[in-house]
Amino acid sequence: MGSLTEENYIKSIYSLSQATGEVFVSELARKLEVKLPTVNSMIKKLASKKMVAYAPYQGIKLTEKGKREALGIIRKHRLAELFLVKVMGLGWEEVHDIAEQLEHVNSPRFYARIDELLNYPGFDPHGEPIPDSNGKIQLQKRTSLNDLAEGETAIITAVAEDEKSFLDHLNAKSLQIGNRITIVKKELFDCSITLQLKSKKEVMLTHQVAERILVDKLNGK
Amino acid sequence: MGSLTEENYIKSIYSLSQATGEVFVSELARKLEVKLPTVNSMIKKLASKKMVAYAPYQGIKLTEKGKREALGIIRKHRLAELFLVKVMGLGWEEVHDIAEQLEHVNSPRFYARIDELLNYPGFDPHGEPIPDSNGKIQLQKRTSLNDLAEGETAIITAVAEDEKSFLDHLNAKSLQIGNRITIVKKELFDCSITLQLKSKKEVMLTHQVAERILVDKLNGK
DNA sequence: ATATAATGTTAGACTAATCTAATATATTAA
DNA sequence: TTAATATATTAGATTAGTCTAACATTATAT
Ligand SMILES: [Mn+2]
Ligand SMILES: [Mn+2]
Ligand SMILES: [Mn+2]
Ligand SMILES: [Mn+2]
Repeated sequence: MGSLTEENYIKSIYSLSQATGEVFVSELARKLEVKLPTVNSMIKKLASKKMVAYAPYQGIKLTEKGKREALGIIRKHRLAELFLVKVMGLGWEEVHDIAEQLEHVNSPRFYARIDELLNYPGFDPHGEPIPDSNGKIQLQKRTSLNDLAEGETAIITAVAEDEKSFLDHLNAKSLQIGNRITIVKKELFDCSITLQLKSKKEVMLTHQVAERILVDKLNGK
Repeated sequence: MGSLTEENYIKSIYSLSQATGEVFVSELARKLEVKLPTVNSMIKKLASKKMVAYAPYQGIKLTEKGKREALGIIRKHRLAELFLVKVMGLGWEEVHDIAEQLEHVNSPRFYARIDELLNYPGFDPHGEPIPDSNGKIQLQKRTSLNDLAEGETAIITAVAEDEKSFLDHLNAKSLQIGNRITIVKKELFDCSITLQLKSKKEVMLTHQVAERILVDKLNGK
């Protein structure tokens, strides 16, 4: 286990690499809100610790060791979030910032107990998979709400964004993980989408919001 | 709120000052396991932040501001310990080290929720008082088990030591907070003490152990 | 009252994590 | 293919927190 700072770098490299496999110094600097030379020197350190593979002007890649470390931190983050919601009764919109701190707590006992109390959960309150103690994660299809056609029905399975303002927005629209929704209308002009909830209530979402809502199609399959 | 390091200094100054009011640089260095000059420079910083009052070669004294800060950290530590025992089902001997980390979590919401779930508790699993959100602590008499005479009966109300090895020892002797005990014998030679538990079982304790067990006399009053 | 011991301070160095300014490399666009 | 742009690296400085070695002050014990 490295320092808190090292852990945050590793975690960010992991999440940025999920799409592309490789991460650039500038991306990481943007994400961590530090300057390029700061990232440059930290990457050298992480490379010397064999957490990342790096050659100047090439991208950054986590080693197996680095990947294991990343998954361990992500596991703690997501277990913490679910615990905060399920056991402590906090809202899904307020747990991310607390989990950012709890993910650095070093206590196998603490996390084993959380895992046990939650009955070895597979997904966090935002629908993200929780790596098991070996770092294994359950794969899931991630279809965006925008990829549904008018008339299609689906279940909301995850959100691709942790930020409080985004989740507050979903709360205001009564959208939650597990909800069944049907596409009523897709606007050509601004790409906004209107849904119908199980309660028959209709809600309108911008493209930007719909994009971050992930669903499992029901009728299409 | 200062850094994690500053918080640990403030907390240690507070606990060392409980007896005497004033704390010496060397005491603090011993407690924090750092060298004298390290403490010296940190004290200067804390003085510049008005957390402590300090003049060279005099003792260190927390200011009101410093005291408030200390009580806030101690509150979080003790709430965390009780939460870990009562809600998460961990043993009183294993929670201190986790609380050392959780006490630095910055989230009023997290701690307000713990407080609420525990129904605004006054004491932690080791019998230490939990400061309320204004820093107010319930006073308690702290009579050592060694101060009882043969034949006297008392309730164990607290332990003056958080360390796992000590609490493991008490677990092995079936001693817990709330237990009613009676002094059966006090040895003159080695100052050891023999108690009888409610179960009629007798247990022998060394002076060193008995000293750290705090009780509330029943018959004497 | 002075020597000795205990305690505290200063000076200077080191590591981790950050920054700015200057420079280098790679990509893209004329 | 050269110029412009984007991206990355190096050099050198800064702050927090720590250290060792040398020196200073206070307390204690002849
Ligand atoms: Mn999160
Ligand atoms: Mn999440
Ligand atoms: Mn404790
Ligand atoms: Mn305690």
